[in-house]
Amino acid sequence: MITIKDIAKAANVSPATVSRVINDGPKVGLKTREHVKRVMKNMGYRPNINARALVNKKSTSLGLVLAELMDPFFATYANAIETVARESSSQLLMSSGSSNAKSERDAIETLLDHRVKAMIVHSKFLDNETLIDIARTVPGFVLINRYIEEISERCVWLDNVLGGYKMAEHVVKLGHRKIAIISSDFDIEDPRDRLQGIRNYLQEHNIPLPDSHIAIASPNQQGGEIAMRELLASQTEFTAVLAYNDAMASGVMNTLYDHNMDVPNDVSVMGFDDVILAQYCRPKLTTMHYPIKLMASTAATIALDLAQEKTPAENRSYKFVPTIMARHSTKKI
Amino acid sequence: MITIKDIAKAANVSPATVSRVINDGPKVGLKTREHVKRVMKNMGYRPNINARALVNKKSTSLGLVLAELMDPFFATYANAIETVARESSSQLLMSSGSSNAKSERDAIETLLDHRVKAMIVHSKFLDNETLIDIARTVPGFVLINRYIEEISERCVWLDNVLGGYKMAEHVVKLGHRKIAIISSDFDIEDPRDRLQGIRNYLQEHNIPLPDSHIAIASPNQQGGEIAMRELLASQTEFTAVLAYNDAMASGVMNTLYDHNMDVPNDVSVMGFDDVILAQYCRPKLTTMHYPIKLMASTAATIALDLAQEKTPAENRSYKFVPTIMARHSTKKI
DNA sequence: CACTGAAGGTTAATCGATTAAGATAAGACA
DNA sequence: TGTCTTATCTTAATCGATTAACCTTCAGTG
Repeated sequence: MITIKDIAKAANVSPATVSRVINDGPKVGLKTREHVKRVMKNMGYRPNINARALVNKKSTSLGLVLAELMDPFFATYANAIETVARESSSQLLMSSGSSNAKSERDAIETLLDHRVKAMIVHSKFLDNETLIDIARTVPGFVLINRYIEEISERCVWLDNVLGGYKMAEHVVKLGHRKIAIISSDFDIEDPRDRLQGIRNYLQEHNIPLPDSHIAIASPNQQGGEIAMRELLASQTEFTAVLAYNDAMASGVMNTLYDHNMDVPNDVSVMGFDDVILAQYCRPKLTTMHYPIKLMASTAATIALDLAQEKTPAENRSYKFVPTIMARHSTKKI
Repeated sequence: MITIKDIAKAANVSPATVSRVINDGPKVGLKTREHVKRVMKNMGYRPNINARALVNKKSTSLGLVLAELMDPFFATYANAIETVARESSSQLLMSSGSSNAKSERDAIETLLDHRVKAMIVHSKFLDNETLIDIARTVPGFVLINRYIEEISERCVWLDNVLGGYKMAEHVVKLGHRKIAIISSDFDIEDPRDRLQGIRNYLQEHNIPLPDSHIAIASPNQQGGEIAMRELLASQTEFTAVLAYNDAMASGVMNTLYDHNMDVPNDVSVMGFDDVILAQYCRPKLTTMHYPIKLMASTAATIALDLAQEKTPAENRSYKFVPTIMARHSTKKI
């Protein structure tokens, strides 16, 4: 491997000068600069990233902690963040598969070990204090899908309450009054928030939502099937089903078909997230569009900015709102 | 940050000794070893990865180059590889989004800059020579989804010809004789190989496959819809459709429904890959199971082994074969 | 008792960059 | 002409680990 000294020797200057040329530093004359550049190109010089990171106490890579890469939802995140990273020529250091507080912590610590210059974290298990602590020591620390007031300027999150509200609004405006809910048994805030939003809207419009109309299961297709079967078994009456996410909605539709009910003619079904699956369903799923890409690139950009010590916009918060993506699984009653 | 010198001072030994304790090196007595370990734990020491990588000329991370993270196919890869990486406590350095020879090359070079200890690459654009060259300089270099004879012991690949063969066999054994093919317009070997496999089987059994029965489009759902519409428009007769992948198969089914044809009663449809989508389709898709997870962890393991200079099993090749995943989109005629 | 050799440590060089501090030369100005 | 700037470079210290080479002990041996 060719080092900065080799270049220095070949160009008849000192290593310091070469370093300054590389980093567009001062104290180098135009001729020398050009000359050194030429030599570097000729010899195919590539700086040793580790040596650099050592003296700068900071690597050039961007850390990412996600729950589950196989989930298309997170894959979209990773993809968008990778794009921003590449544009700013930083590499992505990834840690997926965090499924509890310990593994989340480990993932973050490893990234700290690597002295990543910025870090985007999806954390559902660590408590606020821990995260606030980390934020204090890592300038480029950003949270996605979570809001913590004390570090609001580092949070990129979705208004799930509003999402639930809009879902309810959509089906109610289509004339539905008997509404069933399929929620997630995952113990995080999202399902609670969405449900709260739904409740808010229905209450405002005096539409009842008895507990018997709410079924809970794991947030995947199978969960959707199971939950729907429960509702049918208890002879619950409904003309619209609001599912926690698209996968569950897809399961709901399967079960409805199996019971000879047509979507959307007999029952309207709504999902949430608008992952690619929503377009692959039949009928194509009406769902809440989750602006994942936008949020991801926002997060990456903020993280990179913060890392450069650009003081964060005071008290700014990066709240995003979901929008209705009307397709073919909902219909006027 | 706490360094090895701090530990040395606190433990009343030299940095060299501390280093030996960290790396389980020789020349340290049991008492000293335990003592130093205790001090390290107490002070919460974490080694500086960059300093390490600098002197060892090798980082502890594992590089991964993929085409497209949003594709569930690749997401599965990334996920499985990340799992193996974590088990061997190496971090994943990712580069996705390579869509041509230059970006592939760039991605690889960046990983080289980071001195990754091993590297798993999905490359469809770089030519054999380039890849062989890289393999020569990087011990832990492994290719997935590609076979190059000269470096066969670093290739983890799927027998696509056999895959096509088995697809044809499956529908023919179900009684189908009029078979249509939906292939991909992507200029890589996979579609050619699969088609060749299909041809081989049909020829062996004297079943004709006129060109008019082959439609080509982009390898996604929309492509499947378009290709299927073409076949229908030209009044091609068929009772079974073999699609290049699951996404195309899903598109095929959509178009068939739109034309009031039932799957599998009127037409049998087969996909390839067995991505999660295949289970979300309705009817659930009969497809060729691509052992992605297995292949990914194999690749990661080999890469890590090779990186440790374990001499590769001579002439060993890591060929995998796809298997039939019979679900509900195919039926006896 | 002097000598050998292993066991257990230490010292100091090294990896490849960055950068503060010092050196030199060229031009400006009185 | 002598002095002061300024611009341009060089020297050498530094980041935090690893490791070859060297230095002590001390038990064992003839």
